[in-house]
Amino acid sequence: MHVDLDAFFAAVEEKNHPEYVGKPIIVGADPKQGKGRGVVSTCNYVAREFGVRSAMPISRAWRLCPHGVYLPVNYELYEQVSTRIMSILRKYADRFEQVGIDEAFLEISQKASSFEEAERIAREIKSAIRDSEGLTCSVGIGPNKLVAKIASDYRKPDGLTVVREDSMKHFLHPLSVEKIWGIGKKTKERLNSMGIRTIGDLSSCDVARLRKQFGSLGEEFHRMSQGIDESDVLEESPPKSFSREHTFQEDTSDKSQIQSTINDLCTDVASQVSRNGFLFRTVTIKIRYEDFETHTRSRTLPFATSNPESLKVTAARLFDPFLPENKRIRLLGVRASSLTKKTKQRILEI
DNA sequence: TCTGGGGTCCTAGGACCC
DNA sequence: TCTGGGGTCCTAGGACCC
Repeated sequence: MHVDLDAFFAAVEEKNHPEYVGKPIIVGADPKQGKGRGVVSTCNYVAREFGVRSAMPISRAWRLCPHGVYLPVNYELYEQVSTRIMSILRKYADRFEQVGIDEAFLEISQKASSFEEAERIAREIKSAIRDSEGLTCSVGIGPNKLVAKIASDYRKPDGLTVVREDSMKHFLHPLSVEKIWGIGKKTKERLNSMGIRTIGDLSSCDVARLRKQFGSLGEEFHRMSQGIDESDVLEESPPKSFSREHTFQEDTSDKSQIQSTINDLCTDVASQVSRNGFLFRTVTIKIRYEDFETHTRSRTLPFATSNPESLKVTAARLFDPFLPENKRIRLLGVRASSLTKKTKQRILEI
């Protein structure tokens, strides 16, 4: 089973502000009368009627819907609501896998002996979330994660879609290839140019042709187009990296602003690493110029540390050759990876 | 249209080791 | 003189997800 909370950020805001009900709500960057930088994080269904979508530039949303209610992202609040909902969902699952803040997979093969039983559980989950938080979700039930996820997306909001093994092909074949997890804008375009538009087209395509174009990923696409997915519902796995990045309100070449931003990013990342009890070895910096040209540079240290000074020194060295350009800078980022769990005692190697 | 922020995974090439 | 084969680690970029 896949459970997806409907327009989650916007729905939480709507719940907390009854005066917004019925109005278009757009959660994301500050629109600044159409001059704002950044994107729409989530919008409610009223806003969608105006053509507003997630990930759309906020300036475009402003043009489409100037009278909408624009709100900043209140991540702490959504996190609290999410935590409560996830603990409800967990109770219904043999195994549970949270995906992001607003989605989860539930392995329910033991708790439900049939698809009818699964559907009953889904209805119970939907009313539990409605009763406790006043929010709706869309649920998909299928023979595997792939099909369940596509099914939850099939009817929204407040949907419930059950796809049994015998109707899987019927369900999948007419859908756009983009519905398959891992096929985004670029891959969709490449597939379209090969004459492949629907999942049905993909399934009838020769595997060798897909292999030639996409390598082993092509074989995986072909398997998924048949509804084949062996992946397990996995409980939480440890993080692989911590990062922070910042896009300036206005592109800048001001040295002191750049320096203090790098410093702040490093301080934040180092404290995140420590707070979570990790040490890092690899430092990656990211820089994006005004023309959107983007570079990353990384360096792996011979030792693991959580010292913010080590991060700052390494990051400064990596940034150095990118700073004196005559181009202005749009974004700076810092990432720490190659993480190891900090142990109580570390052995000093001589 | 003018493009956030926090992540994961994959690929390809190169260095290096046995 | 013209160069194997297997493996690991590192780096840069890109696609994708929420």
